[in-house]
Amino acid sequence: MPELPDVEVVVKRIRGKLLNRCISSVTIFDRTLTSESIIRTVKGKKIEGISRRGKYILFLLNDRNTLIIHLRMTGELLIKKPDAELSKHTRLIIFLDGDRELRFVDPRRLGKLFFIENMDFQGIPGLRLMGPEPLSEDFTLQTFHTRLKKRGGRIKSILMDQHFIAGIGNIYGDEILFQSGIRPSRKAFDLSEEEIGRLYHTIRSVLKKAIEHDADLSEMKDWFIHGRREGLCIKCRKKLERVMIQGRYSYFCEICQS
DNA sequence: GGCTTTGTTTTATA
DNA sequence: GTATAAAACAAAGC
Repeated sequence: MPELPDVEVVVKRIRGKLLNRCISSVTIFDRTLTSESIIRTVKGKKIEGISRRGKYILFLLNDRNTLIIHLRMTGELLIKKPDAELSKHTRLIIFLDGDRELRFVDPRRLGKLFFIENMDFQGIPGLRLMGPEPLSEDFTLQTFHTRLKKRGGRIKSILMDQHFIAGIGNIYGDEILFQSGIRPSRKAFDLSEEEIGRLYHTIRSVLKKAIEHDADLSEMKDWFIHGRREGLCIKCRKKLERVMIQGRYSYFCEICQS
């Protein structure tokens, strides 16, 4: 579930609590996550920066090495006191100085942990070819337009393509297309100038607004995504349509999206 | 056992 | 190498 806004909110929430803290030790509950040698390397290092790239969370350490976490579907990062109750789905605990610990909880165990040396982000396939950050300044209407015109696939597919644009998944993809009035199955090269402009601005406004609301669905009741499962369109009350794109379901309104 | 959920990777095809 | 779609993968709930 965590897409760009959700991950951004996680990063903002934990940043102040982790910055400039030292890792005193690490306990692994899930051996598939990482290795003993990485744990040894990380031990004693200071967390000097926490940032986000797409849906990846990056912990920059003081030796220029970086720990990277991807939450995938059910991953969560929690900061707890050592005596706090331990969830049975806890996969990893990073103990910090100052009586706090960072817990990686992930019921379905789909989350990933990476470790890279000397800022070598090229080593991770998902990061190497990742597209522009939609909320950054170098994501301009001009470049968006040019790159979109080269693509022949369905627009929903392209929005979810991390190589084209970073951080959008199924839920925000649907929301962006709904608020843009564009159907998910539309071919990219068929979009008009006006539609591309609308789409560009909606990508930014939807993601920005979601972050402002802490990506909390209960805070966004006026949004389409909230009741979209086989539900009714919030604008025209017609039953929503469902179509399979890229192996997952897209929901849209026949009336409000063309 | 199949269907569903997710993001990413892999494979096949053009 | 690029673009695309489909399938596979991870794990778990129903």
